[in-house]
Amino acid sequence: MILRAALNVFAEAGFHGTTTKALAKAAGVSEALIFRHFPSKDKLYAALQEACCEMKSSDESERVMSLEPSTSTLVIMVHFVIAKMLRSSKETDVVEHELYRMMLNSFMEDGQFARQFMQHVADDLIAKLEACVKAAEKAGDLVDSPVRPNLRAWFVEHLGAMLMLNQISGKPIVDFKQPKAELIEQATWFALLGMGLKAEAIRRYYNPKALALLAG
Amino acid sequence: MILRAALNVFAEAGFHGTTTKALAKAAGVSEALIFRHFPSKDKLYAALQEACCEMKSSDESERVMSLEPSTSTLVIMVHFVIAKMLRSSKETDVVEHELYRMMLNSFMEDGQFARQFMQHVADDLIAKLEACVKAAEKAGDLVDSPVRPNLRAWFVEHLGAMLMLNQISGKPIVDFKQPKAELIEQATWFALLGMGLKAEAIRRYYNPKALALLAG
DNA sequence: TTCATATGTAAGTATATGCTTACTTTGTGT
DNA sequence: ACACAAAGTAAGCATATACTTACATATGAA
Repeated sequence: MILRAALNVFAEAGFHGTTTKALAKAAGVSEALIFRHFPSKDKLYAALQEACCEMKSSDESERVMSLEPSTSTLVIMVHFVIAKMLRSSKETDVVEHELYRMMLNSFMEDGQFARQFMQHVADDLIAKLEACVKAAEKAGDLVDSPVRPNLRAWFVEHLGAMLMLNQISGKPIVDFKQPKAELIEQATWFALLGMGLKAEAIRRYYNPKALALLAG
Repeated sequence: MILRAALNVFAEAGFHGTTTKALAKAAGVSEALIFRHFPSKDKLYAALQEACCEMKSSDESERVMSLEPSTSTLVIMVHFVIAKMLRSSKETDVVEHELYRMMLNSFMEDGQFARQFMQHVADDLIAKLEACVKAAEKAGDLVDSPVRPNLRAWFVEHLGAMLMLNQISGKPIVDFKQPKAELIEQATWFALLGMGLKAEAIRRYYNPKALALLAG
């Protein structure tokens, strides 16, 4: 499919860095065919972005999202979000990696695509995290913090996103000099503390090794 | 100066989105003159990146960086970092805004420029934040957390960076539905908690309104 | 003055790029 | 078998783009 190949090229080189010739070559077709399917390069790009918004989330995500809101779920989800972002690379999941690059491209443009895409994240992940924060609060696992629950969720997502961006170019921008598994664990700790979870509760609920196996 | 004008254009449109004609127009000179000063568009871009790396930090930064490491300094610095990133926009400080866009562009390329630039951040800001974490630890203001001090510092920087990226396109990607001052306050709370600062210590040391006045 | 050099430009050139045209091949219903 | 639309391409077109050339003007030292 032309769109699939276009994702490759646009994600790698951005809109202006991509030639219609490159698109044709990547798709294994002639340039003319591309213009038979799409009226222009711009429209193809727009169609690609739209297609990206339709994409389904993984089974793993679905499983995590189906858990009941609770302190334990909060811990699992935060670990999951961070691990997903930090493990993302061209090798682990090409499409996801390309999606992230499309997002980054959108940041440099008008942000429209990123905004639309993040709407899904807000509706699913953030809403769920927010519910978990409230559940944890009821369970008495949180310290007193003035930060709104949905902002706590966004801040975790933001941290994960930046950790991902840090390595999106292939070679990390900042080298944390830490094995990836430990980085995930430390970032998760930071995020959970930031959300207001008591250290004692984190120690009680957070078992990174078990979660790593579960996600395997 | 040609480089100053080039920063404008490259930051806005990226390398491939920028034509030599646009560079000439922005600098108010002929295209030919640009090629008299720089052998090629690539070299001009490289020269620009190098010039960006030489740029001095603001007075405000210097003042904050000169404080003694302590819990109080930690609080001030974290607020300062977040506020600086969140307040950054084309209106508040054009050059800084353009620098951020150059960084973001680098993320999409090989990351070389971003890596070099972040080296400064690591040597100054992160080192100082790390020292503050250790001072706060000695003062008994931290809860027990397994996260390495320099990672705590980087995570704060990352959160701030992502909050900035969220609005780099002009219109925010995620709308937090919160006045900017409150957002800064809430993000600072999150960051300080994430670093392991006790809620009680934050309440003791953190006075966002005073800090906002101080920063002007 | 005069020569040399720095600073600048108008008008190109060769190539790349987005897109079109005119044509061929392939599959499908009757 | 035949008509006919869908799927595909080679070759080309107009323009944009990175870069050059050949020339003009200002500045300053001898």
